[in-house]
Parts: sequence; structure tokens; C-alpha cells
Amino acid sequence: MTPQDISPAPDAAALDLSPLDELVGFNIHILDLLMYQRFYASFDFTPGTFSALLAIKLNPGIRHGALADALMIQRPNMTKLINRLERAGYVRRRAAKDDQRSVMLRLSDKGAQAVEEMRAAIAAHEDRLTASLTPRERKTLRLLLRKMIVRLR
Amino acid sequence: MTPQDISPAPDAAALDLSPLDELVGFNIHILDLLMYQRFYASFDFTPGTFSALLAIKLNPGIRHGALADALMIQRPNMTKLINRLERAGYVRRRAAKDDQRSVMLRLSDKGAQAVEEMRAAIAAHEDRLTASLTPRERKTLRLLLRKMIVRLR
DNA sequence: TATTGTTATACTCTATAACTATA
DNA sequence: TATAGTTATAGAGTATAACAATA
Repeated sequence: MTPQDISPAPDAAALDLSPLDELVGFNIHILDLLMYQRFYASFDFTPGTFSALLAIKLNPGIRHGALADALMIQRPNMTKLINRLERAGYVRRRAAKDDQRSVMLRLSDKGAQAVEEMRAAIAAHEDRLTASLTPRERKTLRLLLRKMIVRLR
Repeated sequence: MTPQDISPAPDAAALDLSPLDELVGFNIHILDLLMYQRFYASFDFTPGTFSALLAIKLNPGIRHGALADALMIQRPNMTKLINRLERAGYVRRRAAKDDQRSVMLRLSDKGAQAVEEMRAAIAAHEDRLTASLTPRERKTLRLLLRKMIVRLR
């Protein structure tokens, strides 16, 4: 009989995950899951819907493919997302004048209004989620995340 | 004809995503996707496999449910993961003496050896992924991520 | 009656290949 | 021949409900 057979199994509070906690990748993943849970609990639209609408608003005429690349969504999946947004009356498709293969995206008035309402709600939500950080820490976090993203893109 | 109809559609390099880039949640999600891509390109095991094996190694006798909670994997999905690891000869299940419903998990010798090999490879991988940060920045990033996680858990 | 783990199943998200129409 | 977007489909990951065994 080894000491392992005697010592009681650790409960959730006493778990040792320290080597995992030191991995940036593990923490990024856990935090992504936590933030998604909060998002879905707070809104009746998805993060993808919001970011697509906002990106189209900021970049009217953006090409379908450029939007997919920016949000890291594959083109076939972006097609389905845009289909939903078009059926909901938020987004309009138009063929590009200079390249008939390309699809240019823009918001309808209804879409523009919807995204502004979302933005206000998202800003308040973001404040709640980052409440454990000071404004300076929030800025530092965004900066470090951006630095890694730019390098890995 | 509005100015939007005239101005060329922005290309990928000229996209304005600044309001999204200021959201911690958006950056966390993009970085999680990027790090997953790199992980899958570098290893023939999944992040979930590695973190489960390491957590069991660090906490021999950990309960099935406690492991699921720690890694934020639902119990039915954890069952499938442990099934695979048990079939591969890495993990052993044993009923807890004090509660016959509970399943205690521990690594086989083969599992313990496998996870040590993974750890070395993962450490080198983590170094490459965070190469854009100084050691001090890496520490700051982990600290800020942990701070948010502890609050949101 | 509640909890642990499992089973069965459905659902979402994502990935791959093939197709069209343009270039 | 290559590219943009679409379609169809398959696969992985995840979520939900119900069940058996135990508390």
C-alpha cells in the first residue's frame, strides 16, 4: 500500500493545477469558455453575430472573404452567418462593380440600429466582466493580447 | 449615389476593427483560436488530453467530477475522454472507498511517462507562442488572466 | 430525495470537397 | 487556370435528458 492509497482524494478546492495555471494557452482557453458562458447568459445574439455586424458597420462594402478572415470564420460558415443576418433584414449583399465574383456587405438601417443597441449593452457587459481589473490593468491586458495576436496571425 | 458607393471596399490590410480590438472578450477568443491552430499543427494529441493527464498526475485519486469541473468539461464528455485514455492504457479508474458512486482516477506508469514527454514539448511550444512577449510581460499576462478567471469562476 | 457517473442523443460549430460564375 | 462565394456534407465538440447505482 502506497501513500497514494491512503491519502484522501483532493476535493475541488484543494486541487493542484499550478503547472497548468502557468500556461498562457490554458488560461486563455478557460477564460474564453467563461466569457462565452456569460455572454450567452446575457444576450440573445451570439458573439459572432455581434462582431460581424460591427465589422460591416465599420467597413461598409467589406468583402465576404475579408470579413471571414478578420473574424477567423471559414468562408462556408460565414455564408451561413450572413444568410441569417440577411434573412433577419440586418445585412445586404451586393456584387462588387470591379469583380462580379465578390460580394460586398453593408448594413441596412435596421442592422445599423441593432448594432448600436448591441454596442451599448456589450460595453456594459465588458465592464462587468473586467471588474476585477483596474482601468490600467485592462489596458495592459488588451495590449499584451494584441501583441501576441499580431505575432501569431 | 452615396460616398459609400464610390469608395473602394477596404482590403484586409486596411480594415478598421478598432472597437472590436478594444474588447477583451474578442481578443481572448481570437487568441484562443490562434493558439488552438498552432497546437493542432504541432502535436498529435489534443489540449484536453494533455490537461486531463497532467491534472490526474498532479492530483492522483482525483474524482471524475472534480476533474470535469477543473477543466470546464461536462461530465458526459469527460466520460468519453477518460474512456479513450483508459483504452490507451494511460489512466486507471477505481471506485472510491468512502463513496462507491465516485470514480477515482490515476495514471498508469505508461501514462505518467507520456505526460512527462508531453510537458517538455508543451513547454517549448509555449515559449515559441509567447516569443513576442518579454518574460516580465508573460508573467503579467498570466497574472491578469488568472485574476479575471478567479473572479468569473 | 439527491448525487456520481454513464448512456444515448441531439445540436452547434467547424472543416472539407465539389460546384458556379467570374477573372 | 485561379479565385470568390456557395452548396452539400461530414466530423468534432458540446449540451441535455434519462438512467443505474449509491448516498
